[in-house]
Amino acid sequence: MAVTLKDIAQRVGVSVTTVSRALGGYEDVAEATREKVLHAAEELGYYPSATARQLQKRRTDTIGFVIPTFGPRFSDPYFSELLAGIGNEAARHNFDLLVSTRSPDSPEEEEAYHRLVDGRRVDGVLVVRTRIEDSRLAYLTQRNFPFVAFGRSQANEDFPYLDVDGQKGLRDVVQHLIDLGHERIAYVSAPLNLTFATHRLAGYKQALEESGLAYDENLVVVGYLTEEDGYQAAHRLLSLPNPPTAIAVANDLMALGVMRAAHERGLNVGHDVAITGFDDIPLAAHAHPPLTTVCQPIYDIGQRVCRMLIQVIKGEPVAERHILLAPTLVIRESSGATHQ
Amino acid sequence: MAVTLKDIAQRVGVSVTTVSRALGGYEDVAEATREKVLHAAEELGYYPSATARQLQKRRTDTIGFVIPTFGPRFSDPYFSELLAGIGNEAARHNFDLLVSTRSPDSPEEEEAYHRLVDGRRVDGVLVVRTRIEDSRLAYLTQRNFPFVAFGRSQANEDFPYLDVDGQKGLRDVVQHLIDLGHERIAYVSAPLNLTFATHRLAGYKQALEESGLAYDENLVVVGYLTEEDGYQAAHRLLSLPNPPTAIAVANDLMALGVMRAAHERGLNVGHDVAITGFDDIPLAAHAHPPLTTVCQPIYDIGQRVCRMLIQVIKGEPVAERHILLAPTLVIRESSGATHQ
DNA sequence: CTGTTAGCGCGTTCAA
DNA sequence: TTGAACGCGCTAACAG
Repeated sequence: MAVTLKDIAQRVGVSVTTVSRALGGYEDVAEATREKVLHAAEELGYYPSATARQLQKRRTDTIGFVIPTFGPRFSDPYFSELLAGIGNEAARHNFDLLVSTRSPDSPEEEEAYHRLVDGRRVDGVLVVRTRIEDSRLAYLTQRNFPFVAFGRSQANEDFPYLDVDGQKGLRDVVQHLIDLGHERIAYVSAPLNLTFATHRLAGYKQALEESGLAYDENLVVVGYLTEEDGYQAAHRLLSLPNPPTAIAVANDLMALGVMRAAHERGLNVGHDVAITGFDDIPLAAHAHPPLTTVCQPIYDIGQRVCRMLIQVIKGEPVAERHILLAPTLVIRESSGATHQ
Repeated sequence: MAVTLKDIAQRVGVSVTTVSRALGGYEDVAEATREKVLHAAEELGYYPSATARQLQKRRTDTIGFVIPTFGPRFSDPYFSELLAGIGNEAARHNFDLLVSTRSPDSPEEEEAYHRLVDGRRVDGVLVVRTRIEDSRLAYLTQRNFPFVAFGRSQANEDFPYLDVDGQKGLRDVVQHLIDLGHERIAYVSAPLNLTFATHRLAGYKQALEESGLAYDENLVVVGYLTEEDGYQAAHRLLSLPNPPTAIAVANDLMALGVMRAAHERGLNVGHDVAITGFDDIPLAAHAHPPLTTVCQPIYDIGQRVCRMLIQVIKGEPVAERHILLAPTLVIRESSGATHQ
């Protein structure tokens, strides 16, 4: 059995309350008793019960994080890094992290939120990969439960969020391709129910328009963010009668798949075809050839979002409720810049 | 404020106890009252407090998982997939998952375990990437706290674990290289304080010995499992006066780095130099060229380890306390098999 | 300075 | 069939 305040109280011969106070560092305790209590606690190996504290304080000091994944298996390096950022920041503030992985928009996902929120297992939740119609956001708002989102929603509702300006990111990278002389630029998009996907697509269109290039819907393909989907999208695009000379991709993982398809067709990436990604996951720099991409500092984002949430939970004023980060273009070889 | 049993009791005009029983599905409740209670609960949107239950039941229905990472940032696809396996299995059994990321063998890691175990935040923990001298194992054993390890320890102590036979895995893959005609086979090892690293190194040596090849310590380099470390290790090996014609690597992530270094030196992987990995992460099949590796089904392992832990927690008999899975060789192009 | 009382929300006696 | 009393472990308010 675990040792409790009661055990110490009996051992020392004082009340439980006194023990609690002595251990809690309150001033109104005789130095002598305090010493005895501390000593006994040490000796018995006392460690307070988190559960009991949670019940009494009506807080859990825990953050909930439901990772949206397509299919049960996933191994998007993106989420590992986000998780690390969130987790480390939470730890810095003495918060724990309760994690689940669920398919987006599934009954299981909904249940997971109920479990966390209604069950009062956590003090706040982090929502990532926001959707155009996002039941999670609606639910949390209606429940008036503390949360912070990484990503915006359709209507610019008033919940705290941090997002990366995907439109600018894609505009920049497509402009880069245009600068390199490309005129047939394809785009592998993410599913358009994801808000970030619509922003990035808008950036793609914007760049074309700014340069007076026509938008050709045959050059836009949607994939579910996996390497495999990128691979298949690329094969479709490269089989067109008039194939693109450049392919911008909505995320790095799919871009790796696009590169693989290009290789398979005997194309020299960066030469015969330009390819770009989005995210700048660690592997991007290590791809073959290194991937030109748009950098969003995922680890830092995890930290910042977590910090914002803790502020919300504690009722502290949040410096900025709506943060829009400007991503940066990272030019490597896959776009062929070095060959120009 | 959240609605509690008390609220329902007042609404219906019965005692809290009766409400508790009605909701708990006990038989000794008048059908009429049950209906009224259920109705009120529905109407008020009652959801039991997890914390209160935990305190009363003296269980948390939560599993702890401290991910060991080198440096705060990490994005090993390996852990994403392991996490997914663990998390989904936990959810199936109505368990939550409390996750932290800590540097192995650091004070922070130790503190994380204290927090989980001594603070009784979880009912059991999962230990992964076991070490030769593993303070976590010692601590948990001494505390007599439920845990299951993915990996063995030095002395075959009697805690429940699941492991993959890394010695066999490396023996097989090196044998494969030997079969292809290689005689100078280098090895990029993991840090040797990790038990799996010693097993794999043993497999490497075993294969050499079985074929009468000499073990050359200059051909063995240690890396910390990252892509970057693989990259550097490869450059060192390929700069040797008499460089290896094949490089076996302790994990896929480093193998990707090794491949990158080889490319950088203008070597045709699978032709000029053979390279193999270990893990079979999803990216392995999608590397360029596809990576010959040793497959350990990480997602399934996560599931199984989690299932074992839940059995231990529930005091159910664990079918097999010590599981050793045989990994399988996956031959792709990076080893050059297709060119032979 | 210290103990008593009270309560966080729930489940489990034991009587009635 | 129902309720009162009690305890899980801890902290807070109030006396003394």
